[in-house]
Order: sequence, then structure tokens, then C-alpha cells
Amino acid sequence: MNQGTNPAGLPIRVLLADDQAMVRGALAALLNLEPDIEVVAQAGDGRDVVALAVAHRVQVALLDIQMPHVDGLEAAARLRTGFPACKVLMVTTFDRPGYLRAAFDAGASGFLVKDTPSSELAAAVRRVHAGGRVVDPSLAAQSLMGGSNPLTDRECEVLSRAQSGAPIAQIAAALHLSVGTVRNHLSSAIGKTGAANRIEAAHAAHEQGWI
Amino acid sequence: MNQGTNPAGLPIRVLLADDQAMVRGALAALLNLEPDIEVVAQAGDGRDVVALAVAHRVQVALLDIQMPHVDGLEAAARLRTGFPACKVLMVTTFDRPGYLRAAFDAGASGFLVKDTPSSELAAAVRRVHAGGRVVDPSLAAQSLMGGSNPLTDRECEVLSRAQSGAPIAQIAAALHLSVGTVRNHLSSAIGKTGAANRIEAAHAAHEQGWI
DNA sequence: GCTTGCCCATGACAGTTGTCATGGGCAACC
DNA sequence: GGTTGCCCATGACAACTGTCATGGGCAAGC
Repeated sequence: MNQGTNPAGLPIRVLLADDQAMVRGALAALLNLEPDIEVVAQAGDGRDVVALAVAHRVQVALLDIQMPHVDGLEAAARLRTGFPACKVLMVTTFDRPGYLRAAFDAGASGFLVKDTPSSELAAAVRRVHAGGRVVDPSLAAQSLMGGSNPLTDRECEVLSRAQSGAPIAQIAAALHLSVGTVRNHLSSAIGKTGAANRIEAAHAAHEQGWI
Repeated sequence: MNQGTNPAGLPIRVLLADDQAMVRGALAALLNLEPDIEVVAQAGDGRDVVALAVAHRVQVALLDIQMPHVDGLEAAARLRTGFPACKVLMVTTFDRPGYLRAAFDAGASGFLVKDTPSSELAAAVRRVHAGGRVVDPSLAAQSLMGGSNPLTDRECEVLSRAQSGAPIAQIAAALHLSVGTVRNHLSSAIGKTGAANRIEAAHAAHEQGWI
């Protein structure tokens, strides 16, 4: 594994996407302290990530998963097709095991939770830029333990709408299904998650990053 | 309003409390770029805030509301009694109107959401240190509109336990109440929030910062 | 002292939800 | 071509939930 493709002296060109302006600015300040790293673009959501990455010849994109409109996972997928030279380092607040798999499925090269000490961020950027992979160690173990998503597509869809407490009739209407079908999907999901009702099931699935 | 009590040349001594290590480190880097501000202590939750503030003669404490064990509101209240010379600037991810009132009730001098541009953070620290107040403008308007919490203490307590979807029987057991009483409190809260069931009511109350 | 508001409790009733059994349609796979 | 798994649907039953009426205890305020 080499040390990156940059000519000596040129810093790694980084894009930063996070919906919280203050955090974004602070991370930029942190990274710009490193002489070999330069934040050349910032975004508050995932919509403009590809365009910005192309325009600024970005080498590493630091993407938050939770963003409005277009989230980090979707943005990573778009980058892979639209500008595959750009490496993706995913950063997230929540350590949901399912996110790790989803991130790598979307083409990410690295995955960090925001609990990680800030001192490791620059190192992660360098490693990803050099073609390596970065995985939060605590999360990796958890992910191997947890196994993958046992829920079917429909169950996920129904569960995610049940999260906010909407009555079954409302979910059924939104999905153009019969009330009984929704109840069956929910019942199945409740069984798979070991929950007592659809709300607990939705929470459990959310915790795991399944929905 | 004066410019603070520090002798000329001495930077403002700041404490940073945020449960996300990476964000904490990044904010520290950001603030330390300012010549007149120095981050002298950091904490990952609210438990040690008072002790740290005293030990490092902290002048402004920057507290995240969402923290494990002891949250920012509680930490602010402890600071007010334990080390009142220290000003509190509350920072939070979520713009819940009720948080603003709760923050000032707890003795905070300022309130920012993390959507605020990072460039304004240092200015807010200076203003708070100088004895002024800082309020996120968008949130202030929202808060005046929203009015205050119409829920009784018991309703809040019951609602917050209903959030995760626990069955009523479980809530009743945890609170040493009869099932019927819990149902009555919930029914009342559902009416006040205009929700269709306890889950929606809990979400609505949470959105408002009531629970 | 009376009223008001909150707390707790009970019982009855209707509506919603979770479970189960059953069955048809469809695509993937051996 | 048969099996398997997912999707959709229906109907019946038991359990849970939300509403309402009613009543007692208690503290605060007029």
C-alpha cells in the first residue's frame, strides 16, 4: 500500500458533508490544522456532493450518514458511480451495526463513529486516501456478532412507518395495502425482533440500523 | 456592558462538555484558533463539570444538552449553585422550543443550536463572558409562539416512558401505579397534544422539548 | 371555608392491535 | 416441475388501548 498518489507537498483534498454547520466548521478547523490535509469543499446535505467533489477534484469525502434530503449512504453510492476516484470516509453519530454494512455496500472505504477521539480523524483520512480501509474497532466486533438484517423489504417499510406511532390503518393507506396485511407484516417483524409490539419492534430495528 | 473582567492579554478560559469525542475535539480546535479564547478543560458528560470548572478557574462553560449520566441542563444547575461565577453557554443538536426555557431556568446565559455557523461560536463565547445573553434568533421566535408546557408532571413522566413503546402495564409497574391511572394520564396527554395515541403524543411532546 | 387543580383509582365500553390459520399469486432455484 | 420464500389477503379471537363517568385525597389560593 503506497502513501497516496499526490506529488510531494500537495495536501490531500477533502470534502466535508454534515448537516450541522457548527460541527462542520469545527471539523474543518481541525483538519486544516494538519499540514497535509486541506478541506476544499463543504456541504450541508448530500445533494451537491458529487458536483462539488468533481469541481474541487476531491480525493476524500467525509460524509455524515444523517443528513436531510440525501443522506450519506446515498451520497456515497452516487459518488461511486459519478466520481469513483474519490474515496469515502463515513462518519456517524450512532453506532448502529447495520450502518457499517450499509456503508461498505454503498462503496465507503472507512467508517467512524463520532465518539472516536478527534485525533484519529486525520489518520483515518490519510489511511483512506492511501487506499486502505478504516473501521471503528468496537463497531466491527459488534457488527460481526449481530448478523445481518432478518427483515424482509416489506417489513422494513412497514416498520419504519410504524416508528412514529401512526395507527395501522394509516400505514395501510399510505402503502395501498389492506389493514390485515400490514398487521401480518408487523406481527412477523415483532416476532423476529423479540419485541412486545410494533413500537418496540421499530425501535429495535432502528437500533440495529435495519430501518 | 464591559468587555469582560480579564486583564488585557489573558484569554477567556473555556470548558467544553460534549459526549461525542470527535465533536468535542473539533470544537476545541476551532476555539483555540481564537487568540483571546483558550479551552482549558473538556468533559464527556456532566458529572465532573463543576469540579473541572473550579479546578481550572473556568469562565465560560460550553455544555451540550444531550449527554449521558448528567445532561447539560443538570450540569448548568449544578454550576449555578456550585460555581456561579462561571457563565453557561448551552449548545444543542435539536431545536426544541422547550429546551430554551429549560436552559434559562437552569441558569444558562446563552443558547445555540449546532446548525449555527461555526464562525458565530467564538462571538457567542465572548458575549456571554462579557455578561451578555445569547439566544438563537430562529429559536427565540419559535419559543415565544409555542407557549409553555401544558402537561402535568405525571403526564410527562408517563409519556416519557411510553416513548419507547413499552406496554401500559409495564409503565404502571415501573411507576407503582394502577394500569387505569396510567391510562387516564395518557388519555389526558393525548388530548392535550392532539395525537391519536400515546406514541404520537410522546413524539409530539418530545418535539416540543416537554419531555 | 370553598373552589380549583392535580393525583390516584375503578369500572364499563368501543375501538385497535397482535396472533393464528388458511389460501392464492409470483419469482428464484434445484 | 416441485419446493421455497415472499407478497397479499381474509376472518376470527383474545388482548390491549383510549374514552368516559365517577369518586376520594390533598395542597394552594381566594
